[in-house]
Amino acid sequence: MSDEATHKIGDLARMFGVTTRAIRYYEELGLLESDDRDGPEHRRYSERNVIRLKRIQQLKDYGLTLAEIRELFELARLDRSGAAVRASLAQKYRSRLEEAKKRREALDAYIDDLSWHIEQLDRVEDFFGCPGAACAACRWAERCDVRSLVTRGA
Amino acid sequence: MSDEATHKIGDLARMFGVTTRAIRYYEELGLLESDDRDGPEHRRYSERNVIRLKRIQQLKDYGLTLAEIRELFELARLDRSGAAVRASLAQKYRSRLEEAKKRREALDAYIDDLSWHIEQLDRVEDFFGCPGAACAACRWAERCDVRSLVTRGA
DNA sequence: CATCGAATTGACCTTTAACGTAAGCTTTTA
DNA sequence: TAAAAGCTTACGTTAAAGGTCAATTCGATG
Repeated sequence: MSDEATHKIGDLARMFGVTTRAIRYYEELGLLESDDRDGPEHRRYSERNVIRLKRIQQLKDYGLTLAEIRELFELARLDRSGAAVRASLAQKYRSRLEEAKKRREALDAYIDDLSWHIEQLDRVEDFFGCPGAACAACRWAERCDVRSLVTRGA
Repeated sequence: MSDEATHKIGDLARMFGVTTRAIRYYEELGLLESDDRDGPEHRRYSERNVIRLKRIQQLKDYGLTLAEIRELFELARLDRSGAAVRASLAQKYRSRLEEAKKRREALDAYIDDLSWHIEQLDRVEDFFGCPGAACAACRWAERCDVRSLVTRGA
């Protein structure tokens, strides 16, 4: 399978709808390589690197930051190295996993809250006056644990 | 229940372990009120506002940005207003909900990937050589849909 | 009532992310 | 042999959540 460095930076840019600046930036971050150049020659990209750029885009859509993507690539690069390296990587990634899970919990709670708020907003008849237990304002206060935030009926 | 404006800004700062600058910043953003002042008098806070600051901290821990918190408060403030307002708010919040759900999906995918990576890292015996179908590197490539990212066996 | 710590406003500073943009020069290619 | 495309260098941008002066004023206490 031939994999010559045939594409120019502008080609990649057009392929993926990004700017050349972005591509150079990825290189700057160590995310994407162009083939070896001596001086300030024009960059050339092999199919392999085209695919890599595609992968970057994928991961970006996916919600990862460029830093995270770089770490994943690094992980891949060290994939077959010694056990010590892998252990420390695993450790590092476990803590990242914890963080991510925490973020997900917070996000879930947020989604839950938003849903509740929307539900209340949709339920028109609940909103005027303060019919006791069914009063949205009161339930709101209860939910938010901030009784003084909401003015009670009248 | 008495709710006089008795606390000074430094008191709140100490109570919650934040700086006075932060508290003023919250006021600047419309998150927190101090009681009406004429000129540049010292700010005074009633119990109500202490609770409000507590709520802000809660929501921050919770993962929300100050802007999001402000919006939630605004929502609470408009709670009992007319149907038109509520409808438009509901609309707005529905789109926020969509966004949040998307973010959650991305986060889930990320968590899934990370878990997988960690699992592979832990499975020491998979990592040397390329024993065909069980080769972590190859499966990695498959999973990542980037065959050229990982060097095949030998 | 004098004083000194606490508070006030205003203005600019900081950090990170992911590039944008400009300038001036060099490679490639038609 | 030019135009088109690319190169490097380097400063600009936007948003979040305050930090950090600086110069001044409040206000509680001896």
